[in-house]
Amino acid sequence: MPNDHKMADKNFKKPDTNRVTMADVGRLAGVTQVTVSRALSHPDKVSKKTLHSIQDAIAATGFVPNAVAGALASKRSKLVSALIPSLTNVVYTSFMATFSEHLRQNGYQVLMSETGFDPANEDALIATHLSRRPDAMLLTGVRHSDKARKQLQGAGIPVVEIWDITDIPIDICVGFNHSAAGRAVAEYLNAKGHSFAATITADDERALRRQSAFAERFSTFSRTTVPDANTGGIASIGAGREAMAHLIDQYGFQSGAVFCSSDLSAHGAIIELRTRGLKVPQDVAVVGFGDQDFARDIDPALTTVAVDRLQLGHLAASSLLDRLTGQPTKSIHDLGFEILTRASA
Amino acid sequence: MPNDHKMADKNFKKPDTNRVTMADVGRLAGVTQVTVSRALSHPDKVSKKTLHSIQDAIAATGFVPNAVAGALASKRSKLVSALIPSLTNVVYTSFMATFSEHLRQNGYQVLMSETGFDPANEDALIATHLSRRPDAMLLTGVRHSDKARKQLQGAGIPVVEIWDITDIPIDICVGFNHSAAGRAVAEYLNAKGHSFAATITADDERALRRQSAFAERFSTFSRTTVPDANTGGIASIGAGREAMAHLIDQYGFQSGAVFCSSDLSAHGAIIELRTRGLKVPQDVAVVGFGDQDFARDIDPALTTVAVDRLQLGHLAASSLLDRLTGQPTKSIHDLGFEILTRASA
DNA sequence: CTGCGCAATGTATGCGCATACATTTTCGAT
DNA sequence: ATCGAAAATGTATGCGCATACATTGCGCAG
Repeated sequence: MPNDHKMADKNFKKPDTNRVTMADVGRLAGVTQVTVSRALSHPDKVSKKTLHSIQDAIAATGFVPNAVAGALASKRSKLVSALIPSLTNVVYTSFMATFSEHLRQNGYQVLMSETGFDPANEDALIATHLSRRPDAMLLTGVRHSDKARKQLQGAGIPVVEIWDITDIPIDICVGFNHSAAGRAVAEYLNAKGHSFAATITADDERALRRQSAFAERFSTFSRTTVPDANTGGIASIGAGREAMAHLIDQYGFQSGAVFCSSDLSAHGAIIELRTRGLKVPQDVAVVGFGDQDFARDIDPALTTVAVDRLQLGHLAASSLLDRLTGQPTKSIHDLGFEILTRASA
Repeated sequence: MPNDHKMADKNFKKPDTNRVTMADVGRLAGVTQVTVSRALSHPDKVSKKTLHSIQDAIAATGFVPNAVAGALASKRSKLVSALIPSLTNVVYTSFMATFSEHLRQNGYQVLMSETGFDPANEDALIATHLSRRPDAMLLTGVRHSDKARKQLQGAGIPVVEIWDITDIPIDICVGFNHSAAGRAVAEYLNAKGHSFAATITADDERALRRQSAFAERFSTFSRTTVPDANTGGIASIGAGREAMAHLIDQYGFQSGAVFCSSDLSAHGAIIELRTRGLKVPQDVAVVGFGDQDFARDIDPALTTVAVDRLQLGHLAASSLLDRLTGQPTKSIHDLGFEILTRASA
């Protein structure tokens, strides 16, 4: 085993790359390419004896099947492509972990890209992804351009949209009603006796929908308007602190309740409040969104809106798999949500 | 058992899927397939006029190139596969965001999977990924099984290993010396006058290396041993709290310094300490690792070890691209690290 | 022992594109 | 107007595999 990891500055993968093919394996095992193919995909269709010699030949040659050729021939790529807004947001990645795992157990790989919450970017990515001929596709949200819908329709593959629901999904959607969630939080805080409320919201279409539903409903209880501090791009602890500071400094917000579009910004809001000597929840109550893992671990523990993300991942994966195996599937899955009462509100 | 190929009515992608091909586009534009191919990959080799009619035909048909066929024919997949330990850990995903973006701008897509810190899983994933014939591969860490190394060697593609360095990379490595980081923190805390220290460490090979280097060095300053609380699997705020509680309850740790393997567990440790009425850093100083975005935003702001993750992402991507274009590239990149002094230690 | 059925394997073919090479067209210089 | 080179396009081929179909071998009922 010499360490010749030198690899000179020659170009890769053009002329040579002595790749082993099924034909090579077959030659060594004394059978033809097609028998090797069968040995791999339908082992029961091959005699014990040849199966063995093929396996030996595979081990001896280090053969790795060429899925590209397989996909071209079979028209099934065993790829599922997924577009999520952000790779760095745990809300999406934890979903992806479940989703990928479920699909992987069924022989699929997931090709994932982040759209950065940008619809134009999404359109471009859809085209790129479709060129790989995925067997199915996952999109985040239910707002997509006409172009996107057309492309997807033309591809003729199952599509699942997550994190939101609509009456007219492209194919399948799995999520919940964001407006309803916003209203539910408004009712919750009203029931707790709050008469002043503010919101901290990120620039995310779904978050904005929750916020506006919240504000609308809350203002029917209290005659005051509901100020909003937009955190701009993506929610984070830092953005939450800044937004909370803004609410305090600009609106004199010192008591009442704050509904944040993310547990992260809620956490930041709490830190800012405590740093300024305000008590949570006595002075200001804070409600987050997402029930991220840390929500129960911070001080005070965070009251938040929970969605069953495990279920979301499973449903998204299994409804795609149902489609792929030709089984009937519901096309709209409403997961609902739940307000988890903890110490912060 | 026999003939079951009668897929249900709504089955996808078997017989039909009237996909448009380059030949179809060509027919409509009055040229042959090869001219369409050229129009897409070498537009300058095609006359203005035909280029135009081809573009029209593409628009009219909604043609989406089949990258699978392209890859098979050209032996270049324009895919880079990446294996990271965890999809939900921002440390890795923020790297991936940079890395992917850089590659995407050069026409590559990234196929990403998580290994879950499990070497056996990594081996299996390498094989699966290689079957897609990626043009390059990214691995996390520098410890890989012989089988993995052999497979990669056989694939004949550029490989970059990140987050760590070694004298004998498979091909390229970009990272820093974890033992040196551990020692540096020990020296930092010693210089601050601490004579007691503990560690909170996750089950991650690199974290363990930092921890043991820290403990070894610190014990040369103070004759006491350095207790460690292992958080088990993956670092989180909750795990950090538990670990800190363990240190306090089991070791009576009430003063000194704690070196955590992640900013997350450090954050958890701080919460636990404050909940118990202990002051940070007066009673217990806390040092994190990773300089995650929230490190500066929590209270007290977290002293931590920073690595230039942006640089890491860029270097990993660009050294692969250099290899792919046949340019000479350094094979070992030591990024170093920096201790960011903030309020917590 | 014949013949039928099924198991085991082989033959032929093409998926959609890139690429080497061949052919035609264009056009400037003469 | 003529020739030749470059530009523009076409022809031929195969990447490595899956799949329909053809063929062989073999056991067993009759």
